[in-house]
Amino acid sequence: MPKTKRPTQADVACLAGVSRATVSYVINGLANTRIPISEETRLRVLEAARQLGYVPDANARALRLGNTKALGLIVPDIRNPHFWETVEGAWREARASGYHLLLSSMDLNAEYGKEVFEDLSHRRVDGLILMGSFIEQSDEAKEITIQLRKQHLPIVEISDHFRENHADQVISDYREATFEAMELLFSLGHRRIGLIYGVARPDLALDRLHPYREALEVRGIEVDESLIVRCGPTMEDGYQATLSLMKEKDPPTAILVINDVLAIGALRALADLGLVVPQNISLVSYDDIPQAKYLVPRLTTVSKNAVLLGQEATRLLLRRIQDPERPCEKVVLPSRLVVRESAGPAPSRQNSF
Amino acid sequence: MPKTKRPTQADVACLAGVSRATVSYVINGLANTRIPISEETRLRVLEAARQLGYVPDANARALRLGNTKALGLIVPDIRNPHFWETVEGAWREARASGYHLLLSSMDLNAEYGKEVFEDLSHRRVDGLILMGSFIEQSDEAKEITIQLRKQHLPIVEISDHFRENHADQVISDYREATFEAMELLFSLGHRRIGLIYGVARPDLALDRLHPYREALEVRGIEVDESLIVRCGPTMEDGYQATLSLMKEKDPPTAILVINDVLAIGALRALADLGLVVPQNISLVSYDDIPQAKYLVPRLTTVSKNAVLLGQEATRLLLRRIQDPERPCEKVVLPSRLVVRESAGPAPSRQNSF
DNA sequence: TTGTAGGCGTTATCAC
DNA sequence: GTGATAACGCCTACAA
Repeated sequence: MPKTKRPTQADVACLAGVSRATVSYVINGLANTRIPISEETRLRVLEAARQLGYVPDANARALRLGNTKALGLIVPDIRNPHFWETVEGAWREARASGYHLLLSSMDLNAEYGKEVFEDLSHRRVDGLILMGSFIEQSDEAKEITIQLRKQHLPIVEISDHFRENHADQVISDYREATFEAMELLFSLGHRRIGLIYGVARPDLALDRLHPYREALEVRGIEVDESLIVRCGPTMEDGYQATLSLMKEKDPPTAILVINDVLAIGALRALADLGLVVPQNISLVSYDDIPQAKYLVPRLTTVSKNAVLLGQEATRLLLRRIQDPERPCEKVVLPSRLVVRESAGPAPSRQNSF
Repeated sequence: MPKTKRPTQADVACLAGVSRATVSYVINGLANTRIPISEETRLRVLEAARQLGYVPDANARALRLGNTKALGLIVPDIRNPHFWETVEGAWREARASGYHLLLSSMDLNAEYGKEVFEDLSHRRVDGLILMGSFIEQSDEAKEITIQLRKQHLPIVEISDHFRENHADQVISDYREATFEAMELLFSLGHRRIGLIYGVARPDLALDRLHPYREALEVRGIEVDESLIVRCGPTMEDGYQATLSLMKEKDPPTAILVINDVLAIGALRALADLGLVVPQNISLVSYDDIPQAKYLVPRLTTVSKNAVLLGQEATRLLLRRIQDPERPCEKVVLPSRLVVRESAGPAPSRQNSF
């Protein structure tokens, strides 16, 4: 309750000595198109608006128009640089179409995730982009999804697997590239390959876990469960996981790390252990975050085109908003292995199978 | 224009066989407090709402109530991890008071900065937190600030220097800590100290540039302008700047890097040059981003309490919203040097002054 | 070329 | 206990 209330269209109309409608026309720039307004009046209105510091109320406009020209984007973890790129892609695409982007992160405060999500769905946005982990089969996620369907809020999912539902999806998984990564390690002589599987909830990143197992099996290498370390999604988790992995009786000669953030922790742990990468041990991770190529050593990592992911999702969402009845669409984007420095020849064959 | 329009309070009222007002009471939980509603009616309304998938329209509510229960936060560069911590602090504090946070970044698309900012000011939010670079004396920033004053939109600035204006401010600068950092380097025997000054616009980070010069002068060391490299704010900029700095005829034995993101680039450049940190060259940077202590070597860096910064700003903002007439407040938060591994003794005195 | 009036979905005030 | 009714600020036929 500011002392002086903010000016409304009516105030401007009053000051300019015209009707409220005229102000609306002028503000919305309908001046010389459908509605003819004399230049003199137009200027007078503009001047009055300027003088009063009038600025249209987006809420009232949204209420009247039935749309907010804003898109919501829910990111699993804003602290993972990987996601910014998707945000950036979405941002660009949204802006190009005159939409704003409302950014929310689940992980910032996991317990609030649902709440944030519901708020966004209260028509604060015209559509929603959901990334990854939120939409997994969690306890409440399903319920919310059903709610949303009822509300006819356009939704696009960015996911790592096809889901048999009626939402548009942009799908990009690490499956094929994981086989590539494993092939690379095999070809470098590695046989004992660890996996640091650091995820926020179980059953995430299955596009990395499964191919890891399969690749080993195809090579006739038995999966050693002690080589798979499950942990949380932070750098510290990656650090601790690596420490514990290397303390094993028969440690791996290479580690697959579920993402680059964890790999940063892993690199630090290896250094603390006096191990040199890739001479003593190899590392392959995922996401190709911007700093991956500045680390020492530069990370060999699997890359999605994260920016494009955001762009595609936004395009899909915009199309759906425009035509809610169009058939649901699934867009698949590739990933690829980026070979840099962190993976090298296995140090010796003593440990190999 | 979805095929089926989303249900409104009126629909619920109709289905439940009550009036619209009653629905509002039930939804807002005023049931057994001020307004008595029979339990039977309450349940019937709730059931009808559930059945229809009714969800209140935030815009209409905002229009009626005159507030959105949302706070805007404009961050200079969402890709700098330093800022997430402030975001997190703000988030926590906002949520605790039942507010949402709308996050925007300037740098994502610098040219849209003003636009984003204006959208937020259209009463999509009840208040705004502005961080650093946006509010600097740029061409348009002043104009916008004046606009805002007129609109009575509560604003809090997070800045590195006191500004003689009527906005609440949370101020935290690196000035004192820079003297500390320079003292550390001096005590380690460094005399030729470079500065990588990578900022998005000129006249930013003066709280680091000025004390750098002053500390040198106090020690009777002439400032060598060739040791100050100005560059942009990205990792690549830090990389290139370091390369060019070390190619000087008489390169420094220590480098002060304007922030940790640039320091990551610097570390990489030094490695490419075959230099070992801190044996051959020392590095001190700023911000203490989460990965600073996982890098190899761990970064000696100057730290603000970034989370607290966000919390304080939000508290200030919330207080201002509650009481727009209260006197404007300036909160000062300290910074401090965090000594880790990247700074060590000067390699030799040959280069010293 | 400009003005009038109705309604978007909500909440609050007041009768019943 | 519950139901009309009047705003909130805006947009847009339609009338003048």
